[in-house]
Amino acid sequence: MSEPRPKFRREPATQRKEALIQAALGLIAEQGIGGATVRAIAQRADVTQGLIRHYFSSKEDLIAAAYEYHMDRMTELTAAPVADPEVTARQRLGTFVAAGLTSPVMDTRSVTLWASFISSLRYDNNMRAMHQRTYYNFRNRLEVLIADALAEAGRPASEGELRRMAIAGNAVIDGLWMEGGALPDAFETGELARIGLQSVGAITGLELDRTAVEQTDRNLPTKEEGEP
Amino acid sequence: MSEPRPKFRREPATQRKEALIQAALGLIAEQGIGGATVRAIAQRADVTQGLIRHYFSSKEDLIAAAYEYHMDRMTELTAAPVADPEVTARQRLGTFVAAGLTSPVMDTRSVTLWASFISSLRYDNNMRAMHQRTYYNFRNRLEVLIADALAEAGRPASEGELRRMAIAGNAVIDGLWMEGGALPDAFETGELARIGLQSVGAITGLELDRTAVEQTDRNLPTKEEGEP
DNA sequence: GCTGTAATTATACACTTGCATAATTACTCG
DNA sequence: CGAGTAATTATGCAAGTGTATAATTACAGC
Repeated sequence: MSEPRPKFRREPATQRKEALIQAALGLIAEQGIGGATVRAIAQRADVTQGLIRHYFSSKEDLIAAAYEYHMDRMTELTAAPVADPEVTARQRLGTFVAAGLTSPVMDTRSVTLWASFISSLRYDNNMRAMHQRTYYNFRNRLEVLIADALAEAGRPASEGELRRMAIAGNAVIDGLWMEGGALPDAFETGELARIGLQSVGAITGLELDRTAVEQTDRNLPTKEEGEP
Repeated sequence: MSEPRPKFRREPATQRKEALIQAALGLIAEQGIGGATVRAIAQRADVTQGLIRHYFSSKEDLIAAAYEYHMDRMTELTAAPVADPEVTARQRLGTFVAAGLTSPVMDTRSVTLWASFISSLRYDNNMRAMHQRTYYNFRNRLEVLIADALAEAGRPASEGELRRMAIAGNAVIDGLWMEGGALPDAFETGELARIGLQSVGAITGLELDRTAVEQTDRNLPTKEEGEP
């Protein structure tokens, strides 16, 4: 009668793993960590639940992999626009700051995801180790950019000063990123990126305002709203 | 024979509610949102699970109440040391910043709790409304302090500038607070408070360094560790 | 084409979840 | 002291949880 259509397809391991990770991330973002049940993840990845255990030793394992995936992708997205070596060190720093405070890095989904993972730091050593890694990865990149920009301006900074500036700059970016993701309607388009540039500028003593906003200011939803 | 010892005690409603909230907060902090089951909460509050439904219309309701409780208590703890009107506006600002970056406001438990709640912003309107309220509550307090300090220094700022400074200052505090709570061993005692003062100082153009650290520098665990 | 093997599905299980409902019990007020 | 009432406990339930195990089935290599 009808040709015997295969009931399922065998996919390469990396592809299946990624599909499962994406499904988990989507569910966590939309419904919180509690929404990411094995059955829901499997359904969203178009697969039966048994397969999860075939690729990950446990559900916890899958969640950890998803966290790593998400965080690495975010630092990568922030750092990518900085690749161009033709450009001033000051401009590279500005681009980095602005990229971290603009879509797609700064959005509700990313912030929600990140918060879900942070909340497990207290009781999950694996997650804590991963957080530490991704945190230093981001901060060290920022520190290098600051060091270069300061050297370029003829005012090289000491190790301690660099550390302090990197910690503070990272905090501003993180804080603004969170606020923008948590309350997307509370700020005008590009406002947080501008504030980020001014603030990191003030902290480092560099003029960053007019370096990079224009390049990354597009593709944010156009919303403005006064606060109560 | 033995005197008939009562099998339970009737407690005032507010007390029982608070006990349940505390139990929920403890569980969320220690085991994440998933650890806060009705049974676990009840057990921790020395009560049977039915009582939860007697005081809260649902578990979700209790969790929301716990969030409100926690956030209000944290802003209160940050704002309390500022009450003294004898003191310079600049000093009050410094005290505020330092208090938010010192124990007990800045600690792993608080950060973990906060993250658990933030992660539900995407799908829970109630939580989102509450987050908005607590966010503006904190930021507006900061804005007033900045405005006063600037006026005192003879450099009053425009509405727009104040808004920007408050957003940025709030971001620094939040960002440092988070980092300190997430990786408590990565910073020296008082380091983050110092960085916070310098940063908010740089953002507002005020000298805050030597204003308030000494007063709030105590009671942090003494740990230092270099980063990888 | 056949076959071995690993990917995938199917099924089952023991346990936990939030909530509803009924049965107790402590305390208040007369 | 005796009853009424609301706080509290006790019990039950249907649905959902993660995981283990067995049964299928697609596909690569001969």
